[in-house]
Amino acid sequence: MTIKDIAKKAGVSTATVSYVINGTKNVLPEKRQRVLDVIAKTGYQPNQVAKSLRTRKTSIIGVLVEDIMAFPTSSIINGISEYMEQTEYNILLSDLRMMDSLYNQYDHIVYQQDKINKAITFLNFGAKVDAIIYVGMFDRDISGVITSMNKPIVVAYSISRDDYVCSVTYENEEISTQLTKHLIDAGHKHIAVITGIAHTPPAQLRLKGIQKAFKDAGMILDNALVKNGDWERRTGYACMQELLAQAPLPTAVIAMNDLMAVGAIDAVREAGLRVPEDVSVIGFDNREISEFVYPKLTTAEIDLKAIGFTAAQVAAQKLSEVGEYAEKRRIIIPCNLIERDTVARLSNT
Amino acid sequence: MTIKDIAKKAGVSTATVSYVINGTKNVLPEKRQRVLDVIAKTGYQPNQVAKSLRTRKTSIIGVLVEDIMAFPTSSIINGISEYMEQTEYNILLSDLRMMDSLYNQYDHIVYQQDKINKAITFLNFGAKVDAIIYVGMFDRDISGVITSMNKPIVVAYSISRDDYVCSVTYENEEISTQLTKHLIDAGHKHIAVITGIAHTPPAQLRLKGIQKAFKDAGMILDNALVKNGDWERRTGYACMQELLAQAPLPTAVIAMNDLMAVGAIDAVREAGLRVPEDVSVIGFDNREISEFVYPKLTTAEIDLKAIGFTAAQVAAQKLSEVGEYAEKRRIIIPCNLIERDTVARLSNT
DNA sequence: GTGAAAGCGCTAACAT
DNA sequence: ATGTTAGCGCTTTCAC
Repeated sequence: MTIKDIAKKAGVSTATVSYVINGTKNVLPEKRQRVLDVIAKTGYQPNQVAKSLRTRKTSIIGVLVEDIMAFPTSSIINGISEYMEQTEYNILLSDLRMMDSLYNQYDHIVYQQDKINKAITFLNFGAKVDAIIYVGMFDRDISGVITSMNKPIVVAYSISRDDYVCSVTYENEEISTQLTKHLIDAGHKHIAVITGIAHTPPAQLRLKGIQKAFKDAGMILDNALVKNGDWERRTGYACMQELLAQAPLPTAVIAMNDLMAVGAIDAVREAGLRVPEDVSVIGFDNREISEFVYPKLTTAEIDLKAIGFTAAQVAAQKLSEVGEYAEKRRIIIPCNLIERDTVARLSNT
Repeated sequence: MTIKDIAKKAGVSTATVSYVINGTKNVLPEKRQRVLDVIAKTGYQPNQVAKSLRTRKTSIIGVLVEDIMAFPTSSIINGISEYMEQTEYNILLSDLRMMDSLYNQYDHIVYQQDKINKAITFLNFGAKVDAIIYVGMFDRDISGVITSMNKPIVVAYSISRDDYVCSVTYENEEISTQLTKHLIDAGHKHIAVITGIAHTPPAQLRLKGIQKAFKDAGMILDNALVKNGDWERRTGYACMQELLAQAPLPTAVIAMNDLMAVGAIDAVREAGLRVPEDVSVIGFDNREISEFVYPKLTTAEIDLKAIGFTAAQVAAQKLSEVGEYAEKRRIIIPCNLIERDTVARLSNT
């Protein structure tokens, strides 16, 4: 079933069929209807590959993910796909499967450069995708990782300073201030912090945000109360143990992610204390676990779906060259405080 | 950069270039090398869309997922994508986004029929994918849901009895027997069961497997000890409360999934009892939560990655018409018992 | 062993 | 307003 068949059945030329399908030219209503009827009756679907060859546009977006098993990836794809549903784009999914080799080496992405180059070259020149969305697995700087391209490329969940890419990330600093303020407002004075790997951007930004809240409240963050973790549950546990061994005991602890927060809760429980009655805990990420854990974790939600949706929107707008994001180089999605059950209000303030 | 440019630079015809790229005909070693050199130097990538139009094969597999946010989906895609990496296939991802409308209506898939038809028709006739992998979000029977096709179609994580599709699912019955036997071997005599929605295939199969273990051990499953849940955490909690209110108290409970198992643990804890000392608990699915919960949940792992990998393999073999799966209609991946910390060995046996 | 050329299904310039 | 037709980049038949 090709456009030729439709043309014959409708008694018109292939050009006319093409015109009615694409709305590219005016066609007499009567002919138009005849074509439409034949299409409906036959269930004809234009061959996209022929169309792509001719128009040099495939209507497909290459989605290159660092690892589909990484926690942010599926939600981001979900957002991309929701946007795609409203448009005519499709997703060609390519998975770099970086998890094994990158595990806990948050800045050694360079070792994968070859694989990335190959994937991008294929998407670009082989598959001829119209644009590429690169989905990072950590919030980090990947400048230089993506080679220059003649097509829109947007990176989601990581940032790149290369001038040919647009980054869609989330906001770290303000939300950290807000998290801290939430604790301060609840009457907490001795607030500890369990950081992620200290030199990484999110750890630095979040710390900055936390410090701002202290400053705003005329308080000062005691260095003895900040412990360096590595984003993993185990170090949340270890840091909390250290904290528990010191005086004065913090009444609240901000872990820079949910995993470490859960580890911290484990340590509190093991010490015979209770969350939140004895120690309040706040996490970050709003991972699935944060709602499953007991008590349910108060945390910051990263709106991953919005990151994906926006990234897709940006790609589409760069393609059409219209829209609020068409010229943007950097978009930052705000986070939300999710209040659950791990923060206690201190009565004796 | 097209095949013409390469031909010109190498001083041969486009046919020859095509022959060396695809290995379709013998080419004089000297010419062959010349072509290869030019390709390497220019970084030429054949235009897949032109190739597809000509050969009527796109080398892309349409992966149609019911919902990428559903718990099995990303792991299954991970498996598919791992297989794809070894071959020359690519993934066109299409998300039906069924979660909202299907939530907890485990057998109302029919309402989505229109969307499914559209997606399949597009993949088939529009995008011209070589094969389709349909990834279900629940383990259920979707016979009739997928329209007849002239291309290989394999469904992963659901089963279809339609003779033009191949299903790749996991094993429910034997593993349930094994889970139960694990408890019996540990000395448990009063074993309760919290089922999923009773009329669903996995609930029935798992119950059958559980009963077999009882029979094998010369024991009998007390009907008063089987409570019907609905797969959600909340009913695991409710069922456990009922169980806790009866005599004799079960020493162990098998929940038909991890979510309900976690709910059951909540109820046990709330009743002032301990897991596993007072009540042992076993789940099913090996979801992320099962390792995060305290104590870590003993459960059955569904090898989702293997399901995806196998589904991709099946699709590829149907395409090439060779391989062990080329003629198969049904493939069942075994599950594994994951021993963690929620089963106690009873000393007084 | 190699090349000329037809043709995959579509779009769009051009002619009418 | 509509039809004719060239051509997108590739593969492959057919002739040499």
